[in-house]
Amino acid sequence: MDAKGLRERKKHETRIALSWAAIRLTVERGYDNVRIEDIAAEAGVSTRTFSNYFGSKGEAIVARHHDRARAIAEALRQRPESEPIWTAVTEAALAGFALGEPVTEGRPPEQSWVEGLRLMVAEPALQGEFQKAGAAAETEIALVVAERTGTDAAKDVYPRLVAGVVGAALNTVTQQWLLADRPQSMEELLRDVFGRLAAGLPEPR
Amino acid sequence: MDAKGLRERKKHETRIALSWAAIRLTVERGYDNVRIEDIAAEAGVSTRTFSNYFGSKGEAIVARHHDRARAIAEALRQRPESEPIWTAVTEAALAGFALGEPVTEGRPPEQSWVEGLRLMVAEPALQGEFQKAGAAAETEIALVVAERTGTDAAKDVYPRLVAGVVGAALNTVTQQWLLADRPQSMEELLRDVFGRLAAGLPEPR
DNA sequence: TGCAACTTTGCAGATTCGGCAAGATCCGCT
DNA sequence: AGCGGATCTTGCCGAATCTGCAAAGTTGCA
Repeated sequence: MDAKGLRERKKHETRIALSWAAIRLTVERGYDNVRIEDIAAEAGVSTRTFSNYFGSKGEAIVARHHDRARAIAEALRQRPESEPIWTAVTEAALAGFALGEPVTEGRPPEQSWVEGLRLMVAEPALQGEFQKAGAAAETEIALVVAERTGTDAAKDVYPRLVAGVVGAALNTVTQQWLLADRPQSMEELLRDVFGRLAAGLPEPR
Repeated sequence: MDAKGLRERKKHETRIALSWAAIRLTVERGYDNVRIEDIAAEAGVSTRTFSNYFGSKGEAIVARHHDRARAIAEALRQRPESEPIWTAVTEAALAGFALGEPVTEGRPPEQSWVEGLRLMVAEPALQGEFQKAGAAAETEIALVVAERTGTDAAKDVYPRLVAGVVGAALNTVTQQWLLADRPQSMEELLRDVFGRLAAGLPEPR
């Protein structure tokens, strides 16, 4: 994973530091009260370097979300071919979320933090950014699904449709997890949601 | 629909003109060869006025897409309660797309135009914007679905999940329609996709 | 150790964003 | 008609962002 030289490691660390600083400051102060200058300072680099890593504030904030989404795509690629598609997707998502946020590492999230997170994801300027990150992952998921099912991601509707639906499901799960009054288990949520999808989303009784 | 005064009509017209100019120029020259100044000039207003209508170039370009998505949500609201959810959604989508782009009004789209469109939707800077527009519509769709099924869009997963899936389906259909070698009927595409969803997205044989 | 490749950084120019206040236009009511 | 208030447009301006470019500092490898 990190077998490469010092150079790459440092680069990766800078990227994480920048993204992390961007998130933390945004959660604390709110989106428009954070300038790129602040983020760069927090990560100990110049503003110009920030631009070398991310094209915008939003990109930096969403970077971790982006990485996780791609991790899920990668996890899906590793699932055995014989597995039914929905099982594979569910397990891959579980694996992706299991990586855990560096925030959540250890103690449960604090009230004020969750509050800030909610504000952050509600920020209109970031909505598009989150979606874009999801879209990038969907492209990869579509490729994997195409492989598994012997379809063509460029021509057949199926793989892209599945990928899009998976993305929507992940969004919904994340949203629910964040908005629920009482914290729910991610696993429970994922199994519930993908179960419904596999059943054709019947109307709840 | 347009019963309101001259003021509102003009405002609406300006909005359309700006969005339309933004799209046309982008298709012709490419995204970064269009400045807000150009768009404003094309629509006959000042750059400052542009900012009063849209927060960014991307927003202006996506505005029509945005309107159509909301039209679908509105159409869904009008469908009879007794109708099965997937039937209602399919019909609503059909109605929304039937409005037709002002481009397509009349003659079939020209080759160069479609080509430009493809480039435009492929523009990374716009991806997020399109998705954001879709997300806004999804929120409305979730509300309608919640009403129909007696669920709570704020607490239950179901309505948001359905809305997200519908959004994904519309994206996929649009994509397919735009990318297909030979133009396919929108109706055919929509019925195919929603049919698969209702069946739980079984793997194609 | 020494050179090639890569990264960071400061700087400058182009562009965008948003507040503010003046002027123009429209709406509703008398 | 005519008037007052509400709304829209616009120019001006400063803050912030984005990018290319070249110099300076690091790292990888023979």
